[in-house]
Amino acid sequence: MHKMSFFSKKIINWQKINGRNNLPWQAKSPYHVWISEIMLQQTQVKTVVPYFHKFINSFPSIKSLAESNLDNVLASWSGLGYYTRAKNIHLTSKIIHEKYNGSIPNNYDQLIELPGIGESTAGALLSLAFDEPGIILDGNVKRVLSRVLANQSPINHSKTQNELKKFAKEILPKKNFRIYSQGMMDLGSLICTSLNPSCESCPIKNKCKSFELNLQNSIPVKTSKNPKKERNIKWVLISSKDKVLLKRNKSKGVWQNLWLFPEENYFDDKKFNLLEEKESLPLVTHNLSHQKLSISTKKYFLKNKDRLPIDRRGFVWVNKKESVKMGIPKPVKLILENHL
DNA sequence: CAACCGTGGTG
DNA sequence: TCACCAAGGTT
Repeated sequence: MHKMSFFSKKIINWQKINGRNNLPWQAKSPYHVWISEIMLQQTQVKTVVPYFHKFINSFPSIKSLAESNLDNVLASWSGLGYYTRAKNIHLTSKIIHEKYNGSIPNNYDQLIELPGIGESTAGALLSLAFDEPGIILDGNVKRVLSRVLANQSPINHSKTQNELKKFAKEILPKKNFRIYSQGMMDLGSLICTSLNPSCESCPIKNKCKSFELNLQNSIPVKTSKNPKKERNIKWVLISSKDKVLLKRNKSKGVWQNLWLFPEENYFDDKKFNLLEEKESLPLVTHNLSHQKLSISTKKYFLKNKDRLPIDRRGFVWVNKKESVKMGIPKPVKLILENHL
């Protein structure tokens, strides 16, 4: 097919000169590519880079990761968000270590079975880590493809995604899969941007239907989102000399498995009577992707921490300097840093 | 399958 | 200021 070679040739040639070829996880092992791909889900390169270095420094190999524990993995992930990704990375490292003798499998069916690896990431690993045919359908690529086709149906509908996937298969090259996949993402990130794309610099503008019809600013089409739910949280910061009290979050919702402050309703009057020197901290508002949190925190100081009866399994008294290095979400870190 | 799951940047 | 966006997967 004529159009087949047109797209892949243009993308590959463009990537070699204009693409991103000095990212910290490129030209390294499949392990590095895997960690970067998970971190980059719904997250920008600029945000990921320092976390990537920190993570690889803490866990230089799949073996070291598999032999570590979830608390240490979450400590390295703290602040990056979507913490289930960290849990799945840990789970998958164990599977790779035990079932695949420490090597990431290089076929789609085995990759897609691993926790945290879906269609797009499996395709990314095949192409970026192994230079084999694999299709990435991330936000960048979906935007490029929907614009090339001038596809005006909502991008989040499965019907649309299947149309894009079909087209992606048609234009996949016969070699240079790594450069091609990187090129598709680079094109989406650098040229075919969400807002005000640089169409004049685009290597495939001559075959882009959106460019021809001047539709690039209205494609891809997105359906409106639900309004954020508002939620109030009441935390209690209790410190004693050099230590602070944290509680493991075992609830189902956000920040699962992370360390938080205990909630106010955990304490009955009997326990509250043991607390001393109360102070109300300034209100913290924190926006998640789907919730708006209003966090009010009361601070207490205990002369003798052993006077407070707490469940030893769910709580921990930690050294204040160590507390900020644990697996904690952003607002907890903020409060610890400002008010401890 | 639509909702859920974080955070930082942007216009 | 705030809604939206960014290398998605799971349920």
